[in-house]
Amino acid sequence: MNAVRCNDCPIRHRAVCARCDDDELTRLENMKSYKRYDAGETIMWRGEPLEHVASIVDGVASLSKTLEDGRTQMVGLLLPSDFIGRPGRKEVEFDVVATTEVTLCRFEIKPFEQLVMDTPHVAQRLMELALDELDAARDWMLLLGRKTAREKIATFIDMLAQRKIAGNPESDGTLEMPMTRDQIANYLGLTLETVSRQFNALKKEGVITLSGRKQIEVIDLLALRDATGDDSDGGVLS
Amino acid sequence: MNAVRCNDCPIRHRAVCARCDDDELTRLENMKSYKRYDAGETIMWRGEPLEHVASIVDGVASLSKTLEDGRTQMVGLLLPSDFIGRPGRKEVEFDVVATTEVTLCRFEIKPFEQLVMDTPHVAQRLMELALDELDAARDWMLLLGRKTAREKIATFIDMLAQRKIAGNPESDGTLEMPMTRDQIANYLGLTLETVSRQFNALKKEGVITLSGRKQIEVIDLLALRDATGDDSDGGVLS
DNA sequence: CAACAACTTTGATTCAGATCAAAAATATGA
DNA sequence: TCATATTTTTGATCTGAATCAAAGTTGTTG
Repeated sequence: MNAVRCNDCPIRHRAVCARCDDDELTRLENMKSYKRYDAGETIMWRGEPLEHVASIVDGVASLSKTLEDGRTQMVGLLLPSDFIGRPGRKEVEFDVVATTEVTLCRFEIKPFEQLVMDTPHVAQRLMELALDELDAARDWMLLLGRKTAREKIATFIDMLAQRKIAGNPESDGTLEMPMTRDQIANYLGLTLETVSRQFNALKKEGVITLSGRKQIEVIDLLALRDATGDDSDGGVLS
Repeated sequence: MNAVRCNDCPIRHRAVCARCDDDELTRLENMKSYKRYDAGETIMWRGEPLEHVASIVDGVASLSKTLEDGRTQMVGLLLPSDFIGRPGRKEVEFDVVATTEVTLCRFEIKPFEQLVMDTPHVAQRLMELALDELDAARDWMLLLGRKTAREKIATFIDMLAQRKIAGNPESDGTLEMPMTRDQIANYLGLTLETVSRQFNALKKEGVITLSGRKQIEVIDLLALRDATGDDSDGGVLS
C-alpha cells in the first residue's frame, strides 16, 4: 500500500509529504530531480526567477543579504529536510548559498504549485514551515539586536546541540560545526576574530572543548544554556 | 449584491477578505467584535492561549521579545490593516503591546479557523501575509546585524515614508512617528540616547526637520536613501 | 497657568567589539 | 613529506555606541 512512499529519496520528502497518499507521492516522484552543489556555490541569486522549489537532502545551505558596501548578514540556515521556495512568490530576495557541499531534491515549480492547489494539507504544511521560519527569524532578531558576543556564540552552539538531539536523542555532546569562523560571524552579526575569541573563552572556562577546526564538544550544558541570556522559563525543566 | 461588504468595519477586513463573497463576509461579520486598548497596554502575553485573531483598525501595535535581564527587542510592527494571529498556532511566543491607542477588529479563533478550512483563497491570503512578514523580518535581521546607528535611523524613517506613500500617494514629506525614542530604540537595537543623537545629526545636515516630539519632515529623500546603506538596485529608479 | 510627570537632548566617560597586523595551526596536494 | 594555501588564533589599538549623569523640553492635569 505504501509502495511508492518516496522510496528512493533519502529524506522521503519529509518537508512536504507527511500526510500524502500514494497518488500524491507519485506526483511528487514524477516532478523531482536531484542536483549537487559544491561548497561556496550559489544555488539561487537574489531576484532570479524561481524555477524550482527544493528540499535539502544533504549538506547545509544559507540565505544571505548584502549591503551596498559588501557587509553581509545570513538570514536563514537550511539543514537536511528543510525547504527552499515559497508558493506564490516569483523570486527570492536573498542569495541562497551552499555552505557545505549540498544535495537538493528539486521539484519543478509549475506542477508543484498545481499539487499545492489540489491538496490542502500540503498547503497547510507549507504554512507551518513558513510560520516556523518566522518564529526562528524573530528569535534571531532578538539575538542580533540585543545579545552580547558571548551570548550569541553560546546560543549558536546550543542551537546546534538541540538540532542534533532532535535528530538523534541518543547522541553525545559532540558536534560538527557546518561553517567556518567567517560564516559563523556572518550568521551572528560579528567579525570572525570575535567568534574565535569567544569560542576560546568558553573553552578556557571548561564549558566546551574544541578539536580540529570544526569539532566541538559540549562539556557543561547548563553553563552553556546560562550563557545564552535567554529567559529560562519555557524550557523543559524548572 | 455587495450589501454586506464589511459595511460597518472601518478597514473592511482588508487583511482577509479581498476576494470574499457575500456569504463569507457574512460569516466574518458574525464572528467579529471590536476592542480598544490604551497605549502601553499588553494585548497578548507570550505563551497565553490564542482566543482571537484580529486585524488592526486603528493605531500601532508591536511584537516584542525579552531576555532574562529585561533587555527587549521589538520583532514586528503592526499598522492599520495588519493581521495578528496565525492559523494552526495555539499561542504566540512574543508579547503583543499597544504602542499607541489601538482598536482591533477581532474574530473568534474557532469559527475563523473553520472559515480558513472552507475557503482556500483565505488560506492563501494568510500565507501571503506570513511570507510578507518573513521578508520584512529578514530585512530587519540585516539591519540589526550589520547596519550602523545612522543607517538604522535612516532606514526607519524611509520605511515610515514608504508606508505613508503606499497608503496615500499624494502625501507630502511630513510624517507622524508612532513611537517614542525609547520604543524606536527597542525596534532598532539601539539605546534611546543614540536614537536622539542620530535624529538630530540628520536634522543638522538638513536631511530632515523635527518639530514637536513626533513630527518629522523629510527634506532630502535622496540623501536619506543614501544613508540607509541599502543596495540601490531593486529601487524604482536607476 | 502652575506644577508635575514624562520624554528628549546634550555632555562626559567607558567599554565591547571592530579593525589592523602577524603568527600559528590545519588542510591540501604535488 | 614537504610546500603551499587556507583558516584560525592571538595581540595591539581604535572607535561607535553604551552608560552614566544632568539639564532642557513638551505635554498634562488639577
